[in-house]
Amino acid sequence: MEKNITTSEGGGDGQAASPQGQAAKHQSELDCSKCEARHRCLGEGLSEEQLLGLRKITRTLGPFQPGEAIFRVEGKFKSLFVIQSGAAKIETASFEGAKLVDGFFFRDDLVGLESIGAQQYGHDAIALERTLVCELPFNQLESLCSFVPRLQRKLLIILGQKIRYTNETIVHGRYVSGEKRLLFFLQMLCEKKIIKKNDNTGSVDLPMSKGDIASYLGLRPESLSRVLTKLQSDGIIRNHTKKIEFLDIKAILQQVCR
Amino acid sequence: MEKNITTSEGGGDGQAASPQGQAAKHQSELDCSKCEARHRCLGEGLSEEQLLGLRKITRTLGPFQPGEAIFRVEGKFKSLFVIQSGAAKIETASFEGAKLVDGFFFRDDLVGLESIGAQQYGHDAIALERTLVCELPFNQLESLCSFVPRLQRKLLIILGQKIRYTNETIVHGRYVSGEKRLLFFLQMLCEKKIIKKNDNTGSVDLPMSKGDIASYLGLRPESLSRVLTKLQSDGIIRNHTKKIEFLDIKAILQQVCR
DNA sequence: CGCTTAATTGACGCTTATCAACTGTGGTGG
DNA sequence: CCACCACAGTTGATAAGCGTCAATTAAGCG
Repeated sequence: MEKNITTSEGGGDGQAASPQGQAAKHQSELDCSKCEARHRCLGEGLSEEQLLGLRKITRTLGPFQPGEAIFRVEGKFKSLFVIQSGAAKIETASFEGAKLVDGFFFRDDLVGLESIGAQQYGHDAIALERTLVCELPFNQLESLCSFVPRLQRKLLIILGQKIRYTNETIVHGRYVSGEKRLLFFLQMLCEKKIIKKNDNTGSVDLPMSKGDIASYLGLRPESLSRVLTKLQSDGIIRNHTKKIEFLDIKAILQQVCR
Repeated sequence: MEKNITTSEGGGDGQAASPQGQAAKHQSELDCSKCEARHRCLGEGLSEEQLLGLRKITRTLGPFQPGEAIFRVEGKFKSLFVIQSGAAKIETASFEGAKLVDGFFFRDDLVGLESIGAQQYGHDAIALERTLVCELPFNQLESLCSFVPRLQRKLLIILGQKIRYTNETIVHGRYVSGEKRLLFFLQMLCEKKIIKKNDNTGSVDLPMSKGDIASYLGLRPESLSRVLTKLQSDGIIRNHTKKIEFLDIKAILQQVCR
């Protein structure tokens, strides 16, 4: 009604594109029809025809290299981004100027929801590894939502889930020890990232630094390090630079739930 | 498309209504056309005709007395509620069984956003004073959003704002002292509640208990009490049971911003 | 007017931050 | 290929902030 939702040429963005001009380089590699995320991302439950409408407004961007920005805090808010492959974080400067990590995003996750209704993005979105994203221009997505009730519902559900997740982890996390916050985080990582598990053991490759994890959990790097050391001496995990081994997954799940 | 948005008889809720059966008692008192919140709540920017559509799906509930539940954590998620007058809080039981206050709501605020996409409400919503609310059945609201793009946009914006507000207060609040968290909270109260201010002084009547404030700020009641005592001895506030006087509003604003 | 609960105050201890030193790691250039 | 550097990560010592426990005072309610 307010907007047409025809083309995907997008008209002059110039901020979300990779600095090296690599935007859409892998277009064919990951269009919606082949994307294995199409049943989990916004397109879940849509008919083929409706998926086509969604595909028309999207385009693939990337690959973004580790440390490269998908968008920056100064940029005008225009689009949401689905992580097709790879991982990203969002971070802001605190009052004192230190960088605070406000979220991690993995395959199928939507980045940019935090800025809906704002003029500008409120965070830097930084790729943590080689990352491909699917850009969803927000105005066009809104228009499409008006025509496709399932899509509107899905977007609202995702927003509600995000609010709940923050509440359960960060808000309620204020009342639990750093150790349990970490265990909760590791549990989440296990669900998100494919973890090679043999029997009761496994491991996760960490795309982010320990410092990022500490910031996200509301801890100092030193404190997180101490927690990791303790869990290792307890025989629950084995701590590496870019990887954490789980020696007793059941123990982790038990610790978290009480 | 999926639902009709005609009547407002709502078909058997039986959970949100006041126990005393006082639902809609003040219907005439606060229908949308007279409601002074109609330009600030979801109806902002809507034409008279569109407002009529919104009014058709809503009804006023209450008054809820202090301590009375607008909805409870077991209840099936069906509706959002706009606070027409009064105030409310949402709270959950933590792991240990203690009640945690996750939010306060004042005039024009939407309660229930936290449960969008869930089967059941995730909180108890409790009135803090004599409170009237406007019920928005969510399915009907969704349908209406499909027909009224401005309404869809408004709902999305409100969700985005809620995410940002939580991030700025709770998430970033983990890195600041209890004293500053309180000052930030008082500043917010000043903006929400009408504060009688003479020159550089003023006061807020607190609809919630000190214990509720402490919980919301992530503090123990004892710790909050100490902060209040300190601020009083610093000459910034005067602390009463149900009221806080501001002796130096500028000092509060200054303290918060660094 | 007595009861129940909220709020305050004090003493003490624990979790985590802070400061500092050291170690490991990855990247760069000779 | 190795030496060097920059920085992430770890470890230790210390302290600040807040939680916990206990006792007291104040406030709301029948």
